[in-house]
Amino acid sequence: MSNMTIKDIAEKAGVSKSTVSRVINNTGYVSGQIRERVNRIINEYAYQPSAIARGLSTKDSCMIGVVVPTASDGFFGRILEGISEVADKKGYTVMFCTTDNDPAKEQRALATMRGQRVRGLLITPAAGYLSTDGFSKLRSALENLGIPVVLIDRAAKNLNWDGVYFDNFNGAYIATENIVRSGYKKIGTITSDTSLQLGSDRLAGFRQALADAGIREDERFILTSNQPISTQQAFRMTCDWIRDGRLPEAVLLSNGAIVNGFLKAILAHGLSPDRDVYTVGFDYVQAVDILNMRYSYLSRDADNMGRIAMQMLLDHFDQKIPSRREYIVPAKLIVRECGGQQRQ
Amino acid sequence: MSNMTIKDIAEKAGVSKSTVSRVINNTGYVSGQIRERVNRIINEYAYQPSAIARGLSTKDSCMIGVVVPTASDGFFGRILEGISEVADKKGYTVMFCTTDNDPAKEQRALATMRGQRVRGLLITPAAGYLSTDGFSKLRSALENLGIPVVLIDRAAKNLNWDGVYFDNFNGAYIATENIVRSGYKKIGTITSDTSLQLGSDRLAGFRQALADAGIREDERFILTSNQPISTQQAFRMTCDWIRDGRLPEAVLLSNGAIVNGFLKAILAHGLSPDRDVYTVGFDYVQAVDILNMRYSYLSRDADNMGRIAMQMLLDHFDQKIPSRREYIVPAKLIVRECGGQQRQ
DNA sequence: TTGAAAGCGCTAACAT
DNA sequence: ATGTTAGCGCTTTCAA
Repeated sequence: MSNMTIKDIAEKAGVSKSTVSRVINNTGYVSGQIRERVNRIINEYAYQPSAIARGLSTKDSCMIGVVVPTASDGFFGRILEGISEVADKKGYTVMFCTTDNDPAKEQRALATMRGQRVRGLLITPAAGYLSTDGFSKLRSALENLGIPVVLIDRAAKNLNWDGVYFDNFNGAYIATENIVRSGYKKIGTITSDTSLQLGSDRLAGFRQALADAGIREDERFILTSNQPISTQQAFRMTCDWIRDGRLPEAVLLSNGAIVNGFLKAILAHGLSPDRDVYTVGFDYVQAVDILNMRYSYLSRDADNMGRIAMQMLLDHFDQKIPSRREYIVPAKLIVRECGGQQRQ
Repeated sequence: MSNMTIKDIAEKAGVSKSTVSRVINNTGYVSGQIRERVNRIINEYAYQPSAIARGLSTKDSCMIGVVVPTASDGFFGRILEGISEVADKKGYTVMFCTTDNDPAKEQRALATMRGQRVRGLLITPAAGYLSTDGFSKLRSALENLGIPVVLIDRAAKNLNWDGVYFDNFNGAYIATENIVRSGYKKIGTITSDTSLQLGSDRLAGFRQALADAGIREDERFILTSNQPISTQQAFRMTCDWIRDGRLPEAVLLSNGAIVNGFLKAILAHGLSPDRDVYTVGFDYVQAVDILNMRYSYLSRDADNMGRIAMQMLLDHFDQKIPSRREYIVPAKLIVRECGGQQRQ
């Protein structure tokens, strides 16, 4: 038989459904003898209780929802990995949806999650919410869920839910500080997504560090966009810097794609990524290992962010105290000297 | 009220549950007037039917299961992305589990999927199944599911399910052929995971192409492992080649990690990735763009593999004919000349 | 220690 | 065109 029910098992074992239910869930009293008999039947027929029926009955789906912009991006993939790891361990199964950074798809994803009666939600909001009113739709959709929500990576103003974020401001700050202390004066940056909290924080951290060091900003060294900046665009921007003869002595680059474009331009002009410029960026990129070059970076341990987020959700399930916590993953600068050891 | 039920809506609208059900599902007859009234109530209370209850009743969960080794790997992330895309579009929601290439975790994942009564399963088997008997456990677990299954990327002998695979043999073959035609004689390879079908196919394709070209194999140029080869290991292997003065004129590298290690070694020895060796590999790696180097590669369009796999599942749902199809994604070699255009 | 019965929120005959 | 009823496969009182 393809899918046995609890009733089938009960009959084969000559007991009632309740009894079978008890042995399955290890609840209530049931004699050792019967327990054994039932278990034998269960194994014999490889019976697997329907989580759906159980969910309907207990009003607990034991599912959690994960809504992220994309899975193909390494960062979110690793977050998903971390979430999945602790969810599995705790007996929750994860429902997965992708938004493509599209608010409309996000709304649909949330409706799906609501329909599935997930017990909690982990979400990285679709981009572009800093000012628009699409943002208030997210807020009310989240509120309508009526379940614990943990935001991941992208904070949105006035969104009063738990969250785990990277400390972007301080990350940019200590990175810039490191540059300053290394003795550089002509310091530049290419920072993208300034329309996201994440982006504006990075830019702000950079500026604050310069200010605190008493270094006057040179606007020609500060390239920003409120949109994502592609590798290709970063390449061009850097080429312009070089062509105009004003490549900064050191740069802070706000993500891996930008680092790649920057390095491409450096190499294309026959410059040395070790001697001609000091590169500091957000996120590790494979190329620096291959080039065996000097590179300092802020590593956003994504797996761990996922694990922490899931853990926060679990905490919510346990103590039903409605809390409002933010976990800010502390920024740590990893300094990779020229010829430094390989990141495994 | 947090979660309304169909009964609540029915009462507010002054109709029966059946009627509400009819308007929700757009089935059967219902007068325009009543339909409108019900819809008003539904919207007013933002009622979202329970997919769980519906699933129980219709015996269709509208869920599909995805079981992959990891999400943090870019390849599987993109596969997941592709799956997710068409699943969303067709109204299926995806349950996600990770196996970490561990057969035990895989078994647990399958049990979970069975419990959730997913309608179909997309799976990349945990590694190491070519010979072991853990393999037969997979087979029976899959059979016990009693639902359509589509294998992704990793074929396993005697596993009689639909599948979408990359044409690894021909990929390696045409890649090697390309090398031969380019006039190289001393041709080497670093091939990992030969214990997987995927790995042994790549090695076989390489050998066949050499044989067909009448080039005798030089075993010193052929480095293989039945395990994954890390970037670090590939680096060492290449260093050994160089140190011993027998770096091949051209190489076929079986994945991105190996390419990275190889390039690192080339650069570390002051060699030119353009002039001193012709590199051909499986998968694109970012570094070749940065280095703006000559590189030919077999691109395994992962998003598309995911989409195709999901589509095969859907086909199964429609025509309940138990078929057995294999979709072999044709291999295509992308030749990237030195200074070639950037892959966007 | 076990069983009977009601109910979870929906759908789907079957009546009307 | 709409309502009634009987499940779907479980859990959980409540009795026995």
